[in-house]
Amino acid sequence: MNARDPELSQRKVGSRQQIIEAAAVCFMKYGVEKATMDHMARELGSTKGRVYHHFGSKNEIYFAVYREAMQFCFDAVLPIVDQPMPSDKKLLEMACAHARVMMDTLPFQRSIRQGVNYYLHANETRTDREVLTELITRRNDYEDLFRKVLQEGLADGTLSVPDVAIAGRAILGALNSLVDWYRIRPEQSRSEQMRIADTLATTIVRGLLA
Amino acid sequence: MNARDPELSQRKVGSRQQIIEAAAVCFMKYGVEKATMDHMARELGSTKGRVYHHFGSKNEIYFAVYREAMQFCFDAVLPIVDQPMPSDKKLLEMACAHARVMMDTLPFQRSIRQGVNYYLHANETRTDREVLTELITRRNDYEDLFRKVLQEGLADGTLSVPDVAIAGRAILGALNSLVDWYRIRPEQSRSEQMRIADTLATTIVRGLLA
DNA sequence: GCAAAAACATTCTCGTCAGTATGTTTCTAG
DNA sequence: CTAGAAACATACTGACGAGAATGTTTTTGC
Repeated sequence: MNARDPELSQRKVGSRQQIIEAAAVCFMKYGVEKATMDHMARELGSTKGRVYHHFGSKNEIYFAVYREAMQFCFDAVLPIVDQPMPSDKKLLEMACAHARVMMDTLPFQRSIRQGVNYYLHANETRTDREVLTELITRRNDYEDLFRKVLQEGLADGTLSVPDVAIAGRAILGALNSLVDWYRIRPEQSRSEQMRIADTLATTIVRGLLA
Repeated sequence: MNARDPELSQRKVGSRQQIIEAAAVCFMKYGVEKATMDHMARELGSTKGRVYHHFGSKNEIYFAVYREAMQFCFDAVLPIVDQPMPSDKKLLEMACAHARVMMDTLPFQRSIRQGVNYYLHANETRTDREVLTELITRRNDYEDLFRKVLQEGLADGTLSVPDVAIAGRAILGALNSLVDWYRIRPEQSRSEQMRIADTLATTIVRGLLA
């Protein structure tokens, strides 16, 4: 029966997924470079053989983590983009959503934040370079979502910035900084966590002036 | 004659300084981890022996780069802090100054931005940990300058934020992001460069609303 | 102009880690 | 029940880089 086929691939996909998550945790714990294949195996309660069965190289794992990190972002923000809403309101919603994703998927986001610089220089194989530029393109597409809303805001008069590109960098820079300074605290309730995300987003959009 | 004494130390200090600058460039070019001692030597047109004559380890060099990066920031921003000025105006000035430093000392700032994560985990020797925490403290003191002005602004009514700590993170996150996306373009005039810094600072302080 | 010390160059060692090769177990199809 | 393939484990290798050891030149105090 080929009804078991999906179960097989389910097992396979599940194992892959486990590896990706363990890798993200290790990238966060030890830093992208210092994280070794054995670290990941240990995190899995397993061995390197398992990892190399599913992935050809450390780079390949990193790319998978990157891809998923971006997916988290798109999944959270895209639904908001499509809603009819004044641009200022929409931007704020998007910023909140983005901030929340940063917190919820911290290991992934931390990984890609560290790794980009690393992988930009001296990446050996051609395919690695290609995959990387594809991922960077994807990230750029994501950032364009914010720039587009800024542009809309200029048009409908709800937003006002001297330079859309720079404003986009500013808002994403501030939101992404969460990844650097936010620490998960077990005693912190989820609502408290969300309050931090929302406060950050609001502060950026609103500005600091009285 | 001890009139030559300063010249002697001048030579020594000069050589050290050269090494630090070369290291910063290498950290930026190759990434903090991938940058090797031989890279630095090559950048200097010299050899590893020279580097190890002045520094005990790669860590020690990184710490020197870090220290200097912070010094650049303090030198630019401290003079503004002492000036009598409404807080909103002062904050804007500080933000501009900070942004400009980011651009002017890019290799240094890029180095410390990458390295912090790296050096946080698994730093072997006791002294390394101590130096690192000292540097982090110093960075915190620097960030406090911004938080203090925010606090002042709340008091004198020129600024308005829901949470000073978060607002501080936001503003510095946005400004520091410059290090990630700003690329030095030879054809770009200095005034054009400064315009970018000032636009970024203004956008953050002003906010995005119309 | 001469010790001796500082500044730099060259060579080697030793640990670490990505990747491989090869073994062992666990599924699954017929 | 069994062949064979997929999923993992274990042991090994090869490369690379930090730091030490050792050699050579330059500087400086007397």
